[in-house]
Amino acid sequence: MHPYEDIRATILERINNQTWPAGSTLPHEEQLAKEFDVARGTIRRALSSLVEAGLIERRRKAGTRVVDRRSHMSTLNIPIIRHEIESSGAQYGYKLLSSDIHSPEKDETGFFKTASLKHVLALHLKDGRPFQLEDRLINLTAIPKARDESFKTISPNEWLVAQVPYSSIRTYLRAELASALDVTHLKITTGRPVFIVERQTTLKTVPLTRVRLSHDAAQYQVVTETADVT
Amino acid sequence: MHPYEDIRATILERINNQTWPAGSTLPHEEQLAKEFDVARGTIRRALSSLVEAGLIERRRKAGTRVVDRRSHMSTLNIPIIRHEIESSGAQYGYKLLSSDIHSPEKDETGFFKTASLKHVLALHLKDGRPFQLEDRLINLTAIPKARDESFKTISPNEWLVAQVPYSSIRTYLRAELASALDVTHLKITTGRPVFIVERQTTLKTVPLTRVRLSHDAAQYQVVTETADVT
DNA sequence: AAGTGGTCTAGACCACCGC
DNA sequence: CGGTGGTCTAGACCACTTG
Repeated sequence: MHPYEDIRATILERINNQTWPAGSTLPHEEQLAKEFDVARGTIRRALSSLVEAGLIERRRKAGTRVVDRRSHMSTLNIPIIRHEIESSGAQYGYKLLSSDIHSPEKDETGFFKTASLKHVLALHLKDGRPFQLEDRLINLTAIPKARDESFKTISPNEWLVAQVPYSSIRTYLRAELASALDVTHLKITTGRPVFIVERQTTLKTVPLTRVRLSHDAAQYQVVTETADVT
Repeated sequence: MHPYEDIRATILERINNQTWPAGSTLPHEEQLAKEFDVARGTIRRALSSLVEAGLIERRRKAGTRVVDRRSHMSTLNIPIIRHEIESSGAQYGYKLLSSDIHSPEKDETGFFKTASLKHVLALHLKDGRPFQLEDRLINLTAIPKARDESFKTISPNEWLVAQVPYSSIRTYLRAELASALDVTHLKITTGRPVFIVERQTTLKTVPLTRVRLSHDAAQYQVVTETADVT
């Protein structure tokens, strides 16, 4: 239908059938424009789409090369837990466990260099049963509003997403044995695995918040899909 | 420097400082073009960038709206394990454990509907120690070449990535207790957690391969970062 | 130095979809 | 129906980076 989609499909086909094998160089934009009889901008549109998909790389003067596919890129989406639970048709519940103000020494990972921190522990429930334990530190220097928020009715996660702009988030995903806190609050037995999502949120080099979200491994997994390039 | 970057930054600023709060509608492209005194195409470039970043949504006639940020999107990149190990400066090792041809009944998840399958079990080592256990099923109907490949010197993972084009990959990340196979081959003790990466690879609705990659949780985690929108 | 991709313009027409 | 974003053109100039 749209020229650039056909062109992208054709180029993809040539990559897949080894007409342009991994590592090889594609013709210039102008050559492609002539071949497909379209404007250069239309070729750029198609190639940009393939760059996003991670299939080709482009550098000035060097040209356009087919990437040697060595890894699988996909888009990871970790929603606010309330939305995830509600969209599954289950009932969401929330309980604040504790909330205190600490000095920086509480931050063992060195993410916060110097700041007064708020430490919040909260539980998210699915159909009345514990589902996610949220263990969070908030930089009060950067987010002073958080000092006066009790988090009794809204979770820190949701409050922060609504209130605070961020510029980058680093996420760690890992497996652990349930900690004492996990066992107590997630109501699982000692020796069970938990799935951990840890996030560090930053606004232009200023650390805003760090959170450890733990889940019973039997009830939680993360799913992600590559964009279907066709 | 480049107009579209400045424009994107300005718009981002207005979103962050609530000039255009979540849910509100931005001016049309032509209005913005007039305000910033650039061509409409330049405005489109800036807005497209924000769409990719997940900050705004656009629909014909409805206009451009600020997204109510309810989740964090990031790009997940799971490399071939050999490259990951080698780039960390460690030495990579590989060992084939078993390779057989099975009937479909081996596929308990129903990913492969009907096909003759090759089942391969292999171990990836880091500095001589077990690091990743690869448990893979390959659709021989779709990838007949795999029937004659012994996988004695190259891992199925790497062979497939080099040989087979795919169109989509679904990835599951989860925590489990080590299975008997995990305990035996990863040389961990019973009752330890493992981190599982499971992938289902498809070419235009045809299932190609499914793999379960297990790792000692103490040695493996996944890291991902959002694109830094500034 | 020169060739390549990157940005921008000023226009045209189209397609979707909300009113 | 009409207003919005989506696509496309034919040009121009620029900036990077490799040989």
